[in-house]
Amino acid sequence: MTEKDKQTEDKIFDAATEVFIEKGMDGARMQDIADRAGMNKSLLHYYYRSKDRLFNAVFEMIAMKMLKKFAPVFDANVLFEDKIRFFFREHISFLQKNPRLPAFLLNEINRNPSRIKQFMANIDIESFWMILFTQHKEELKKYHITRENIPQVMTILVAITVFPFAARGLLKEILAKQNLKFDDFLEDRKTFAADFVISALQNMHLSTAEDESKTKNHDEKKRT
Amino acid sequence: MTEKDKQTEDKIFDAATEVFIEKGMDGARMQDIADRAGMNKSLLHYYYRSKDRLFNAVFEMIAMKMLKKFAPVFDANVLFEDKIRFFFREHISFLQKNPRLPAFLLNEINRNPSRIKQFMANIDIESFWMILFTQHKEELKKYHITRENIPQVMTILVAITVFPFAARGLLKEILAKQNLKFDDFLEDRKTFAADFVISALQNMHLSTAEDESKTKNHDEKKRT
DNA sequence: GTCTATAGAAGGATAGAC
DNA sequence: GTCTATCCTTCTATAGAC
Repeated sequence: MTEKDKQTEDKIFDAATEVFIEKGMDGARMQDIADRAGMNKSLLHYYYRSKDRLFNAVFEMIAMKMLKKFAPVFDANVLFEDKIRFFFREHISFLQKNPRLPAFLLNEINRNPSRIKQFMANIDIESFWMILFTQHKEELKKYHITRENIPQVMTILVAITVFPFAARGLLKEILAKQNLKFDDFLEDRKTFAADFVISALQNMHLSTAEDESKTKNHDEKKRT
Repeated sequence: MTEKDKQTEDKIFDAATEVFIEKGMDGARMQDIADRAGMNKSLLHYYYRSKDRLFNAVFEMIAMKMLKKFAPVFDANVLFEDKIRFFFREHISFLQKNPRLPAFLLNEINRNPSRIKQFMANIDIESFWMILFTQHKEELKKYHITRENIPQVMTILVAITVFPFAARGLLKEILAKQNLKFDDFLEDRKTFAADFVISALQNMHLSTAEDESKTKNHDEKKRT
């Protein structure tokens, strides 16, 4: 009965997803997964052969889920600035529903870099840049976004949304000391982050130009 | 011989630090640590009683090391803007020398939040804000930094420096596809990040005011 | 203080009955 | 396809000799 097969296999997969996210590959126990799925340990091996294969299945699903959440942001035919607002709103909302994904992924990637290597092999970053540059040629010029600094900019965008989740335990603690709630912080962040980034991009030329003349006792500029 | 004691204990501690950072608490093996320290496994227990205690010693040292790197940034008596530049330069330089610390700390904090709770118990965030607000009263007003948004701003600063290291494995892979080197990326980031943040802070009022009038088809504003 | 030897428990994996 | 029983390895931890 393929029907029943699928049911059991899915139950295992779901339970494994929960346990792996919670404890990581090294911390997770096959027994924990079996318990959570409400079945015998040996069934996990029957369906997935080994802990490693089961983990890989879970990891790949989660990595794909995250990746897919990034893509549609840059599909819609709207102003670049609106895309930025859209990105922060949608991505933080997604992570609010899946708060442990960032920490899980980052940890497992660092623990075993080869996993991400084979995953990234299928992903075409270059064409992503190309689409962006053709769709928003004029706007990107206005914002001083170039082929050279786009990794810096993109890494800032992702860092701003992902880091609070990766550092969730720590940040919660710090906020609590100020009588602030993590969830309120995130709600604020959806608009604050967008305003912050747009402001930076719109005025970076001002900042650096202004800086040159304004700071006299400022000898930290790059000496070439 | 207390001299010899200290020597052995330190050797264990150093080896444990390396192994724990590399493999994490769950992935690390006492045998690995003993091997790296060049001694017998039972000596680890003689000096540290258990794996858990050994890990706690290492964790606390590393957490303290990170924390201490944040503090002096806000000590010097210079312009707030220069502090931001100083922060990015110094902090990224520190992490270049210790690239695995962020991932290690973030992972272990999420894996066992109680650890950071007891660590944070001794840290006085409130007085840190107070010092900042008295030292830079006028500047903070100019930059529109308030008691309300300072967690947002600080989290952006830290995210920008820490995230690339937490996501090192992934970022290296992405950069490699563009024929870019992680280390060059970091060198650029020291100044780029500072320019970016200063630009954002200087002009956030512009961005949001401008935004109101400029975007007509922009119905995503917070509806209250 | 350092080593050898080993206890004791836990975990991944498989064989075999149903 | 699912369960019980068990193998085999690995790991933390300790006992005891030197």
